[in-house]
Amino acid sequence: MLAVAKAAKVSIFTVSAVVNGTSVVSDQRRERVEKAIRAIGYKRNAVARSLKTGRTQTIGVVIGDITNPFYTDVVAAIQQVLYRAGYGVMLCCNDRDVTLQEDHIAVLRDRRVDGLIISPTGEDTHLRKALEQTHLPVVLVDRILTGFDCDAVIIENRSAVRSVMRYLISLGHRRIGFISGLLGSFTGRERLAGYNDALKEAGIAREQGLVQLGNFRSDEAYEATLRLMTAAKSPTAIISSNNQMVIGVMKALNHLKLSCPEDISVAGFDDFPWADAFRPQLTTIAQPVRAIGEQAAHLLIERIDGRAKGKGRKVILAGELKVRESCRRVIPGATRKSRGEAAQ
Amino acid sequence: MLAVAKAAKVSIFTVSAVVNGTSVVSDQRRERVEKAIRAIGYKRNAVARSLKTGRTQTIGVVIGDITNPFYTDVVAAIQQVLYRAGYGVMLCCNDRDVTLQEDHIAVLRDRRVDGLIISPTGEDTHLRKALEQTHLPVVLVDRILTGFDCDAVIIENRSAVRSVMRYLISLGHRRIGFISGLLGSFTGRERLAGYNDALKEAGIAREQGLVQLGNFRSDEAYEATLRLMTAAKSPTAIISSNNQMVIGVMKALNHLKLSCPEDISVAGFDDFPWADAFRPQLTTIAQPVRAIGEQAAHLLIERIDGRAKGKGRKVILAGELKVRESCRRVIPGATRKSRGEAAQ
DNA sequence: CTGAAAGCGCTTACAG
DNA sequence: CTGAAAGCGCTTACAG
Repeated sequence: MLAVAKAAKVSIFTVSAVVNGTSVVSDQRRERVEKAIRAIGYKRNAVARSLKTGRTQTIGVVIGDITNPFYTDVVAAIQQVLYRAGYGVMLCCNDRDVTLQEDHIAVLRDRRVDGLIISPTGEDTHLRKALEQTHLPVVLVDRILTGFDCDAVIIENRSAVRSVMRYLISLGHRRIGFISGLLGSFTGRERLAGYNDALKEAGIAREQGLVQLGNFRSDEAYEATLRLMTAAKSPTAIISSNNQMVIGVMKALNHLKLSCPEDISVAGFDDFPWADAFRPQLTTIAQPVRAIGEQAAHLLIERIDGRAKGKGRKVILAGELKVRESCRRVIPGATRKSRGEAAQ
Repeated sequence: MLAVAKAAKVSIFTVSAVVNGTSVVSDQRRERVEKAIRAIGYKRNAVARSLKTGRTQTIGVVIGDITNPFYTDVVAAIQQVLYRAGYGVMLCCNDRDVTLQEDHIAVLRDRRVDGLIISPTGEDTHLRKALEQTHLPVVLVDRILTGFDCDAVIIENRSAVRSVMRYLISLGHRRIGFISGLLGSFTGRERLAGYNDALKEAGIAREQGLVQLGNFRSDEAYEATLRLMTAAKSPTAIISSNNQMVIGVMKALNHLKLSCPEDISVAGFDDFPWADAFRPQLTTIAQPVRAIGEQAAHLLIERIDGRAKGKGRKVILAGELKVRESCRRVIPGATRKSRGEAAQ
């Protein structure tokens, strides 16, 4: 800027005025400045600007796993809105590692991002402290944090699972296996609660063995499915608590030479582009991923702009059951079509 | 920092020294400083630091589509390496829009990122200029740029496609449909070239109608497959030039009530987690996504550190054919199993 | 081991 | 419409 000012024989103020359009500049001076800018190849320095203005025009986005279509769909929507509003995105993935998550929050805070959108991992207490220390506007995605008041956009996990459950029950299923997510997580607990709700509602007794602990990843779901399907009394249907675990379920089924939906019905949580291209076309609960991302971005921008003040706002969105072909009708009371396992 | 210095009754230099460990500080003063830091809740300001040092410790990563598992797998690997080396990542997605891509490059340059990793979209000339103007170390992923010397990591697209082609030909296929990517792109052209290479090598005549122009997206591939399979002489196998187009292929096949591999063989490019969980388990060319990302990150870091100087280094990785179950053996010369379409 | 001071490249009242 | 100058929060020779 100084160099430009000298070359154009104007003050540094004038250069700033033409670069940013913050002040009226006479045509001749403007032209001199523009020529100097081209000649020198001057490019504004956003770092210096940030130091002065106290704003970086960047938002920190913290997610569990960039490899999971749920997150990437949400992030895509977030970025679109944010970019249009003049923000950049620093993306941090923590692989559901709590320590890494806190690292990232600290780094983002040091870098003076203008706000945080986070889909949190792990226990509330720790995270709450980390978030409080940033003194940054934050919007939570996918879950809320007890004792921490801020904007959030979540979905109705409980009723979503209830709706798949009702669907399966309406197809005659009574023994429904459930592969949970991490029960330390909000979504993990809520989804399991929805399962239990539906059982109660239908007057079906809970059965220990039918609920298998998963970790939202494919490998555990694989093992869980094996356990489920080799047990003495196996289920006629399985619900997976997220998209990645469905992979494990299907692989385990392949391994056992069980086919879906003939031998076993499967329903998932989260939709993804491949879900209705291959077989079986997966019946699943689609989360409104675009809306989640857009809302999160809007909430944050309004906070930063000061258009929104006071108490945290909660946006609660609904999942949508996509009935495809991975669940079949079954005669209530019948056990799974035998495959020579009757001896068990 | 000033506040801390005053509270601890030391100079600002001393505070800097204990925060960064850049200089030895006597124990008592160190303790005074640390106490003051806690009391005040001081957090270092990375923006100010960057202005002074001229380094932001952030890398710009520019990709086409965050929704595509190929990119996300690569980005995941990039981030892991970069994070360990103390860098953050500003991720920019352009949806294969050239203008947006240039916008992003400009923004990243203004923000003074220390380097750029980009998987480029569009024509060379424009992009080359945009990149040159940044005066930043850049590493290209997925393609090279004529006339622009820099580090790059690419894969052998041509021989990769040749290997699927050989495989299909060995299964007896002679009429092989090819759904290309954008021919304006390096990978699009190379993959098509591999197809033609293999045809020539096997002494099979090229046939216009068997090559369909795609755009790397699912929708075009859907249409292309429809055209391919409703033509008078339809192929016995289809190759898709990337992962997303396979979705379109499978959907079109579903629509036509054609099943794979019984009625038609399908092979893809890019592997993804769902490819071997659902049916048909997809035969595809897996790109070494982790290696691509890791190498790209390493190349860039070495450049920034000054450990690497001079001419751009090219890392060329090989794709790997994953034979699964979506291609079947066929009697050479036979046309596709008729489905009452003989009248055509 | 420690401090005073310059300077990174901007923005922005203040004064003209 | 224009400029001189302070200051954002750091780092880092330089001097002691």
